[in-house]
Amino acid sequence: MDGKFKRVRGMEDILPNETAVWQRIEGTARDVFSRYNYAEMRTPMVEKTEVFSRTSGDSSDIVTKQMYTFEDKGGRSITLRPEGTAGVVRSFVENKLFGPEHPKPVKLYYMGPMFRYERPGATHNREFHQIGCESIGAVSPQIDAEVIRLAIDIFQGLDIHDLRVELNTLGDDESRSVYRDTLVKYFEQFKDELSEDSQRRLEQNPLRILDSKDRNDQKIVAGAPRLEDSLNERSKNYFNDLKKALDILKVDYTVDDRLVRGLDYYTDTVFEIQAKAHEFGDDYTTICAGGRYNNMVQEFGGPEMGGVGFAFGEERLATVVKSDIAEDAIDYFICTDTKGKTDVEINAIFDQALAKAFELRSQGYNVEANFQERSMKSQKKEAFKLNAKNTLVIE
RNA sequence: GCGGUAGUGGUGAAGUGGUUAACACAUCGGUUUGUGGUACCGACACGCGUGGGUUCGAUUCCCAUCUACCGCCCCA
Repeated sequence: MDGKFKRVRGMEDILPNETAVWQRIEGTARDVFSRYNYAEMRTPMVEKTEVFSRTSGDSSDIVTKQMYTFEDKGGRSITLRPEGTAGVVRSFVENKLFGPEHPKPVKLYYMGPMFRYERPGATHNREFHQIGCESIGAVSPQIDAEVIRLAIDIFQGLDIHDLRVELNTLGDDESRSVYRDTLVKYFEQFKDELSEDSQRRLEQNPLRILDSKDRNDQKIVAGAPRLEDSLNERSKNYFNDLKKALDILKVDYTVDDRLVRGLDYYTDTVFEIQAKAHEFGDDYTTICAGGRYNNMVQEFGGPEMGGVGFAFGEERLATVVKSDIAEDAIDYFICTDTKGKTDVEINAIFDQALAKAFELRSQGYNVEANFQERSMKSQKKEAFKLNAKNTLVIE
């Protein structure tokens, strides 16, 4: 193939032999969402750039280097959505779903392509697919717990059982602000020892230093003050109530007080769900992440309303999930024996096959017919390969 | 964005500065088989990612570019 027609870098074709797995993932998710009374929302794949830069935080990696941003013909800066939450919340506000006629929380789910301009690799593509949900308009630990349980239900529905929930709280605005100051004070003592990235984070988002993968940073992080100690009463109570709610839902979790997530919009609850699988090197790998965001609705110009949600990537899941659709056995394979026939005769035979296939299909059968001049041998071979229950020969 | 490795047919791959680019699988055709997975025979890259350059001549050398994979980074 001429190279100039090859697919765009970081974009992938999902081929027919792969889609069964995708359909299973999406179907299972829809089932579980509807059991929790979530409704699907579809928002554009493209938003004004500010929709993402405002909410994700100007210092987040998504905004600083991963946004897939263009200028359209009108000179507007638009961005292919890097994640689902911002668009959903934008739509929630724009369409006034915060209005009193909508029971709170408004529970929405979405699935579809997301884009991040990164170097593609086995585990990253510029276009990838996420499924996620948002519960917007109410704040309570029970809701957070339910959202986490919902995610687990989806994964278990996909026969992924070796799961681990990592949980943390970032506290409310007050707690975070206190912690931020404490953290800055602490890290400033080691400013020169910190990695370049972390020195930058110190200015912009000190919380993320806790996430640093740099070895030396981690040593410094080990001695850092704990977020827990900066939490005010309200935040502590919220977190404790969340843990109790998770117990009720039989969700096992471990608290990881270094879990801060890459997006700036989270408040209170943050979590990751990890799964262990052979395909992941028999190690726990994060397959789902989410948390609570109590300021975003307001940032989009809506009322003061909190939300909570999660998202998971379909690609990563698809490496673990098996298709549960049995090999599609077809009911009839119609062979056409054209050997030694004239063109006119062959055309008549094909017409007969066409009519027969039509007839059988209208009776509800799944049928394949051959309209090419091929040997009977290769046609029967194909019928066998397709697992045809019946084979007809028209001659 | 940085570093490393690689790019030959539908697939897996061998290979060379110079007549017909090995082999295997798949596919197609044929013979065989009580006409369906067996065996055998045959066909199948006008081309060696793309664009330049060196050369009498390049798939093989050089440069650029694109793409893939690994590591960093980040995450889904």
